[in-house]
Amino acid sequence: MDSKYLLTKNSEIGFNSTNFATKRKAETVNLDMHVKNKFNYTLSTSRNIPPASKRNCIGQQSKSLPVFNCRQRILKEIEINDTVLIMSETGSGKTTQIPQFLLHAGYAKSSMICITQPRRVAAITVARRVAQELSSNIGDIVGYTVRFEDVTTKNTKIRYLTDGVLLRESIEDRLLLKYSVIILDEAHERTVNADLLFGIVKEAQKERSRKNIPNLKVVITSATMDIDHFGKYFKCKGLYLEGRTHPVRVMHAKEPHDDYVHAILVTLFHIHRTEPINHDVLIFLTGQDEIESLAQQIRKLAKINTNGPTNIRVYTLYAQLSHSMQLECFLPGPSNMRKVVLATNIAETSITIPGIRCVIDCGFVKEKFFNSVDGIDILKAVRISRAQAWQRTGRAGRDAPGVCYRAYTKSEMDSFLSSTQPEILRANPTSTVLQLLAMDIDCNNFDFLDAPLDEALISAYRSLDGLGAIEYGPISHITPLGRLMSQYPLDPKYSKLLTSASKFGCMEEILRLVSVLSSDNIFVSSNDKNELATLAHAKFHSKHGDHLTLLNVYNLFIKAEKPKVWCHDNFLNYRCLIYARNVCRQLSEISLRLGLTINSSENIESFKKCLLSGFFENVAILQKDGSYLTCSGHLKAKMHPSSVFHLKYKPKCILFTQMVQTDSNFLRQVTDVFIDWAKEVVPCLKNGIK
DNA sequence: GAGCACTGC
Repeated sequence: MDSKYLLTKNSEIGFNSTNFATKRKAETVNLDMHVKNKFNYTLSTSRNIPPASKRNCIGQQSKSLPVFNCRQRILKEIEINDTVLIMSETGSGKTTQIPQFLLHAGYAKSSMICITQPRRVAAITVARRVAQELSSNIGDIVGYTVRFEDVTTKNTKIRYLTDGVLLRESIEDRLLLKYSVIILDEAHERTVNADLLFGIVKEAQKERSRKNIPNLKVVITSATMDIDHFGKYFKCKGLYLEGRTHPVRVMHAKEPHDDYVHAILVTLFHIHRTEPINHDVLIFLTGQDEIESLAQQIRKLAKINTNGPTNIRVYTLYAQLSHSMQLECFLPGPSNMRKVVLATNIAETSITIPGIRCVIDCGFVKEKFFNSVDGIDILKAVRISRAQAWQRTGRAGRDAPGVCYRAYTKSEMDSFLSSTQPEILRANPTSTVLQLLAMDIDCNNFDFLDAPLDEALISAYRSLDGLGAIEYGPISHITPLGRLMSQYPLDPKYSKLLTSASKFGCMEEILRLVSVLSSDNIFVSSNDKNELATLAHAKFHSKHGDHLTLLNVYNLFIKAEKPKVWCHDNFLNYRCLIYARNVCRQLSEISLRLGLTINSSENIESFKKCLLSGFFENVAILQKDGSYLTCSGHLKAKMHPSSVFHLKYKPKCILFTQMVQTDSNFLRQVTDVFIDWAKEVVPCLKNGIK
């Protein structure tokens, strides 16, 4: 490690390496075939992983946290330097304690200390905890602000917020004058919002010192990855904080194999035979389908493998799952049963399940990439990074020493990227470009930690120019329309719909539609009741397409007397619809503030024309073979199976709001339109569409 | 002929 980093304790952690071969007595012929040599594991490494905090008295606990020993050092560094980098493992207590150190050291006398978090739940729960530690009510000295919820008062000195909220604030106040200290927590997660904030706080520091405004202290906290990168960017020193750790034994597959699902199944039953029954297992997989199908296989095999009642209880965990189903894996099960949780990477950071002593990691994750050539998003399963592999491993050592089985070899892992590619390098940058221009910053001059790719930026500038949000040139300018659009927390295409809806007389309808489109899939599909669900959903279908279908659902939802029951009966996701309702309120408020008229109309033609005003690039024509060809990119695509048009009448010309690429291109959320309307709504298109 | 990882404003 570079000597410029001050280490409180040597960060080198001992690695053991011993050969390990699984010895199992196969209980079924099925499994035996594969046990012979293919899925043997070698013990690769062992390292300390932090435990969950012990549930003792809060005061005592704070003092036993590793961060407490470094209090003086941290305060000294912040006093001397404007920017301080703190690397730390989980469990150090930095998120709860550092703001309190700063408060007691007098940093919040005239302005606030703020701490950003990548996730809402984290911001809320940490704020509550710190309020409790300071024996104050939440919203008093300690408060939080997340979307739809502001729990702060004029007394608030420590404010927890999501990075998205701080970014929105910075558009209005680039110098961030409310704050004396800004702590950007979990910087290693590299969300787009955090990446933008890095540049914005740097700029605010410079401007404040130039204007003789009291300086802004910035604290960046991160896991140990990429610390050199951060150090160079912020031109500052790093401080190392130790975490509190339990050792986790790590086992690698001895040989690579193609079918990791099967390897995982074999490994699980090996664990089941050899590990104490109270050691619960967490399995990382890539998606809902994979999880549900493996869950069924495990249940089946568990029955075959035991004579009496089965002693494995399988739980599934992914974001689309209803809240009550998600909570099930938290409930303590019977003592003679092993809990097996099959999860996506939601269990990597967002959700911590107690009692997990074994982790099985498939080594893959689904990630979204923006293809700037075709202007589409691609979702594909890719290898995880080494940092991610360790994060998954750590989930076995939260409570006690654990074990992690990796369904990939040591040398396979050596070829993984060291850390996950920052989102800003993968995501569609259109919204980022507009946000920065709203702050009069051109992307080409912004001090990015990692700048988005040129071709992605060019595609974004072109797209914004097409929407009328900017005037694209050697120096691009934001237009008055672009300024209006930047006020909405939406993808610019959706903002465009809202800024043009009043003219088409259907603002209310567009507000509702955009709100539903902003939330996740509202239609619930379950394996066992799929036919019932399809039947229930058919009631909402509009012959015009998916957009009016979604609007039908939303309109009936807000009229329902018992919305929760209504959603359940109609196989709709209550959580998503409530979220949509909140978004709708927020968007309506913004629209009124911008002076837009909220009118309403049942004229379907103007509704569709309005859709075209934002999505004129997303038009596709039916081909002889039943597929579609997009007008702008000439890409071949199929109707997505979730569309009301799937397997039914196929309109000649359609507008789609999303194209996803998996095995082939799929058009999601489709509406029947006339090609001539596009030219009428967007005059400059004359030559763009045949 | 058959599909949607996870966040966030």
